Amino acid sequence: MTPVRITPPRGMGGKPSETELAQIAKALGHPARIAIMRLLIARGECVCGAIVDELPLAQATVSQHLKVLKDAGLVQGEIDGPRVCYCVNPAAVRRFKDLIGGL
Amino acid sequence: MTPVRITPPRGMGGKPSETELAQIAKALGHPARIAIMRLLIARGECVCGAIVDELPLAQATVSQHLKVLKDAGLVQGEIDGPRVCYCVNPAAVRRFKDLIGGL
DNA sequence: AGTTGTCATCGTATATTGACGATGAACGAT
DNA sequence: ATCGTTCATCGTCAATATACGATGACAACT
Repeated sequence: MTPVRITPPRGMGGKPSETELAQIAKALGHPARIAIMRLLIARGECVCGAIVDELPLAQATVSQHLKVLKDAGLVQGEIDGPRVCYCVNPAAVRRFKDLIGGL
Repeated sequence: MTPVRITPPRGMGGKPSETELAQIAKALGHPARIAIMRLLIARGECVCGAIVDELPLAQATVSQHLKVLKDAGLVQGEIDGPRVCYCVNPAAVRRFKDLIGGL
């Protein structure tokens, strides 16, 4: 998967907040990723395997979705022995809400 | 362009609010569409041509983006003689904020 | 009827996503 | 050192998205 495009179409450098908002929205623009966010929020934190168990998706696919969320700054992953523990980044979520509020 | 996929991946029927949120987020997941939303909000309403004038995109492309936003329920278009006047649908924006709030 | 202006749609080329199996890397336990 | 577990990454395929020119539809005006 590609980390969600950074650059706007052409000369559309437009306000950076436009790109920023679009980028976060894009990261959330998939049901699986919403489900992951919900899971993480409900449980506070979550080992990757636990997420895989909850979703009807292959491990590789979940890993890709997690990468998209991570690249957007929405979640953080911390290595915990052989596993990786994920949690949401509250600051990013707040930032998103602020940007949306400014709509 | 395709009107933003409706159905989740596989058995991921998951909560409909997941799909709904993902769908709106996806519609907003492009800088041009954020720019359009901002324009519409700033001006209250906007004839299509005015939007085209503001963006570095071809008329056909803007029309496509408007269709995506319309399909997501975020904007409404009203025919006004030979033109089409667009405006945001406040209810949809509020709904989006609510769904995000429930994150 | 013909012309003009405005917008949607079609057709199409390229790029990006989404999904998966297979493989690799890192760790803990044997 | 070898093995099993856990997760990321690679390679790949089908599906979707993005962008544009060209064309069509429709209203207003002559």
